[in-house]
Amino acid sequence: MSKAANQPQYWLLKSEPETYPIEQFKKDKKTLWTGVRNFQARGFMIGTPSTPPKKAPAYEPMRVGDYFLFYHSNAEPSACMGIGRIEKLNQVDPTQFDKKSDSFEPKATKEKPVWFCCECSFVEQFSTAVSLDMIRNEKSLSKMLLLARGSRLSIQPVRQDEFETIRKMGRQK
DNA sequence: GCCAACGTTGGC
DNA sequence: GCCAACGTTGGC
Repeated sequence: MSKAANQPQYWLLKSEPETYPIEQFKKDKKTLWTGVRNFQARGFMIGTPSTPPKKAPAYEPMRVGDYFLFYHSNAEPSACMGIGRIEKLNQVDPTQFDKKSDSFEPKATKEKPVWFCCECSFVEQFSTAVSLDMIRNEKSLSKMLLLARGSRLSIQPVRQDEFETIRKMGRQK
């Protein structure tokens, strides 16, 4: 609880390359991280802990200035592709109003949106994609949530040392 | 508030 | 495409 409020925290955000690849993120420079439909992940992006329907572990929400690993899931291979930065919290996710979107939410109204997201900016793309295998083979990363069995959360907190280790691996040629 | 049924995620 | 693990829903 003594953590300095201005010190960035670190995250891992999953995106499927078929839906939103890092190349697109690089082009866009900024994007809304839309389509997340999980209460714990929503809580992270709203920026204040919200109460999930079931008991969930205590967590620190995102803050502006936090950094994240951009992870390609369902990819060949699945891998950390680069880094982004959290720019805005608690943004209304527009895809919930789009009937044609997979993320459409019939219960949502403009007055009472259900889903929120964050705005992120592109920071860098790694010269080397840091694959799941590489992560598994690095002992100091063995505690990562990503490696926990059945870990499906699409937004996960990452320790600073884990973030820095993966960044170093990604910058290697 | 329990829990079975159902839907989704994501590695393989 | 399979399927284990997990999250959400809804009946009671």
